[in-house]
Amino acid sequence: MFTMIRKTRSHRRRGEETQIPGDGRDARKQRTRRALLDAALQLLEGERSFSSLSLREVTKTAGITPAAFYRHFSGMEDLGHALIEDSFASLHQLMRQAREGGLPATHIIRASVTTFLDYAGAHRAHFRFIAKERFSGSSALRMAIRKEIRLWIGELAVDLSRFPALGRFSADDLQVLAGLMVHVIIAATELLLDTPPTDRAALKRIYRDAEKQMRLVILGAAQWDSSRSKSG
Amino acid sequence: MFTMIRKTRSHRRRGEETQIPGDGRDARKQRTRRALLDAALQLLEGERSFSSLSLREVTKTAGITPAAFYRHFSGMEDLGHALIEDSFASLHQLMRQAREGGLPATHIIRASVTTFLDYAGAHRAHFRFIAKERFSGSSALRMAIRKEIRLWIGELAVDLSRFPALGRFSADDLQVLAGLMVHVIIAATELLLDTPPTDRAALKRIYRDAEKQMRLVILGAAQWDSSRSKSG
DNA sequence: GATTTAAGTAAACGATTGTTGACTCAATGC
DNA sequence: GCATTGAGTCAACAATCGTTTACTTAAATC
Repeated sequence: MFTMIRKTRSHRRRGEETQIPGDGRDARKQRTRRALLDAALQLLEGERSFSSLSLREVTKTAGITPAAFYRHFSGMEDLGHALIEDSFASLHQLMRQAREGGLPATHIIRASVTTFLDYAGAHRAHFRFIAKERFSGSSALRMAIRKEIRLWIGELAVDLSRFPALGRFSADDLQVLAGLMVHVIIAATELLLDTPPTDRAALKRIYRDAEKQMRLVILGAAQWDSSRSKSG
Repeated sequence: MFTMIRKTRSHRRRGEETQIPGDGRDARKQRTRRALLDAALQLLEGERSFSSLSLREVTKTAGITPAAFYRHFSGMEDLGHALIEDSFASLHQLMRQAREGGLPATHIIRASVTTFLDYAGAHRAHFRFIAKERFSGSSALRMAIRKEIRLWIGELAVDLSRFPALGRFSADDLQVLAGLMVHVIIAATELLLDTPPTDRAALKRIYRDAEKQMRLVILGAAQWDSSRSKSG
């Protein structure tokens, strides 16, 4: 008898929570899926690493029961992959914007660096997840992340190939150059994520140093001669 | 009665293990301390990250009881700091060797890159730990690691200042240049650690690309003019 | 309006976790 | 030789863990 009462009560609770206009069964499903992703990102905002998160605490901060987790993901590893997709969708969106909007012919370097770092700062949770799992995650996660970065480098190399000043670069060396530039940005981003957004001076220096490094790399590229570098 | 027998047995075991010549009470203590550090490093060789290691499994692979852990460290965080010291001692040793031995005047770039990557490859466990915890560890661990890297950059900047070709660099810009060079090495190292040592072709490419990037950076540095860069 | 579907709950399971207190017993100090 | 010290074991503790099973109940289907 007691149990019947308790059950009735606990299930009535559901009715309260879900008076949101855009309902429907799979709209609801997608909403709690997002809640799970957001819960993981939220927990990662702190000191924790993904591999130290427990399924139970993710479901708890998402507001559902542990068992319900399996309606959305097969396990934490599966959630990790979904988070990678989610996070890199952020980056892809930025790249598309940059490609469509076009960058100013003058101050390209500063504009590129600033645009990216601004964006990363505005999507801390996603980029922090990537930074954390790039080396410490499971090998499947690491590979997925590295694949995305390689893709990014490849696209940048194509963009760079259109600059007449880089005509002397072999395809191979273009990739190396793009890799260097991407790593400068990544290093700056990782530094940025570990700096409190309120510390304006520190942020300024990160921007400034990244821009200098990028400028230095480009200065070197202008002097480069692929025919002199034994490749392959 | 049963318990008495079991206890006697289990304690006799100790006598077997420890017939090592260099005995003495604190020699023994230091030996199991090392066993704990090595156990953690061994567990980190795999997919695991430090924050996901449990105290119990570290003690288990070290061959001692969980309770005995507290004779050496106050907790896992404490062990983490000890691991950082341990790991950077590796790096310091390399730097000292390089400073004493001196690098060849010709092929400095290649020699530097090769020397470092060889060393990192030979001390995988330590460098892998640093790479993993650089961003995903506790903030105390991250700060400790970053401090060491800053120190490294500072020393490199001093070394660089002795090159006449870099006379036009302001102290500030020297730091930025050194930072860029260190990050090139770190990026290559991290790539190296994720590559099976048996894949000779992949290793070769990592070495080659890192050397190219370093050469490109130096080419840029040769053209640099600090008076043109507005430094805050 | 009755039936089916599926996202969610509730409860239990065996493991494993960090930490503590009482103990043993070999090495040390006197 | 005797007393002290301290690195280690052992056992127990309450929490938490991932996963499974049986269930409810609102939404979708017919």
